Amino acid sequence: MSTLQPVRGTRDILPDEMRRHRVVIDTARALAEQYGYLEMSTPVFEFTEVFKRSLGDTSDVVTKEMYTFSMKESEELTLRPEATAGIARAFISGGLAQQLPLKYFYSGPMFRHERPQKGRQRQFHQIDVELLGVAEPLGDVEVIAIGAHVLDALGVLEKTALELNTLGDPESRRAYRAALVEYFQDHRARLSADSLDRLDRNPLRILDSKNEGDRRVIADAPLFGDYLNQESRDFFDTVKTGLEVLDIPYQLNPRLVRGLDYYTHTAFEFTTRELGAQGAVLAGGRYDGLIETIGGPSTPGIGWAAGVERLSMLLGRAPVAPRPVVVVPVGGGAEEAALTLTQRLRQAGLSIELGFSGNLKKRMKRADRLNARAAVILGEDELARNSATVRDLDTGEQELVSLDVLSDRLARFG
RNA sequence: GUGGCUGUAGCUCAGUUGGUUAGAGCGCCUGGUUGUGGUCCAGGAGGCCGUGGGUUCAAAUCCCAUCAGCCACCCCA
Repeated sequence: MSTLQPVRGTRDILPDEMRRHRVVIDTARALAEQYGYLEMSTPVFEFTEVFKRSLGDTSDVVTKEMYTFSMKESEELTLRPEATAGIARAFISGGLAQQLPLKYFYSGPMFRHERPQKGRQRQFHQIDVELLGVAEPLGDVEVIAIGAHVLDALGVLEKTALELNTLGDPESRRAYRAALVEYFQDHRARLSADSLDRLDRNPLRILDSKNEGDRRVIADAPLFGDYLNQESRDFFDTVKTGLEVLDIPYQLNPRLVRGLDYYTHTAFEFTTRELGAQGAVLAGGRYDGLIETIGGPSTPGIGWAAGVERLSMLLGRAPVAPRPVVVVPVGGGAEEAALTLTQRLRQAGLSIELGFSGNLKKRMKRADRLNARAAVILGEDELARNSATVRDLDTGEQELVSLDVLSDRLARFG
């Protein structure tokens, strides 16, 4: 191991892995566009305030996981830990409220200073879908449907389960939160240290604790369902019905919660058991209060984010590199002819490799290692006849082909 | 951030109670072919045993620290 290591929690993505990433991103982008979600991009860093206000001052991400730096005393900046905040900010900065609804697709690197594990790096990549300006539950259904469609297209849907919950509207939520806090206050003595901490910062999260003692207390805690008003119930019913109509199976998980106040109604997560503790693969929900919270006009929104690394780990077989055709000159006299031929074939749209050195045997060997589909051998004999020998590297068959029809002949190899 | 496991060639791993020149498979290079790859055969290169310190006559092996990966918690995609 060299001492010249990449920074902890970061890694280089070499071509084999990059192809996996690309399959994930390209598949998601293409499907999102099919649903009308257009790709956009925001800066990798923002004023720290953007994340503080959108993620909440007390969230773990903000309190201990952000890469924050300052260039001048007036500029405190942060590498984005997630995408939604930047998109919401762009929505406000650009005065985009006039054009609702807006549908966006996004992909790019995110940064969180967490303790690294498999499927959890400090620089990681997400794909992201956001729907702004739609308050109706059909929006939730569409957004979840895209998620399911992407997972299906990637062949990983059957490795996941969709968990679904509702957080109700602000009124329901406030009532439930108050009841929960009151209940847990009465049972402080039986709660774990972690949960006591959550009680102040993010009481709903206690519901998701894995601690055994906590679980016993939680068993008798008030249920969200009892605090949902009629409107919230109707909203959730419509979402569920929509999913059923689309044959998207889900399981209700009352412990699936989001801590911050601007989250409303639908919360969902596609989870897997194949990635250990990093089970969440694609997750999102409705955030009707977010844009107002960070200073924009009250605008409903819903979206999800998915981890590219996690999805690429679930991908069954790795996509193979494209198979080129290799041009092989024989002897120094053929070098120039090979060079011009290579360029001509490339301009005709073919994937061509031209080795930079070596004799015939070496070049053939290299062609094999490139998983080349065919070799175009160009020597004195061939040149004398204005032709090239085309060798099919899968079958070993070869034939003499006139240079005039060479690109057509090679096109057969796809 | 807390607790734990691990760290030997490019990769996957052996390495006996601390004891001479640290091994294997795969991969890589060369040759067996002067114009033909994959298979086969022969040969070869490549390791400050993660890093730094300590114990010892002697450390890949024991101890400490540090860095990194992994597992669980936390949190989350």
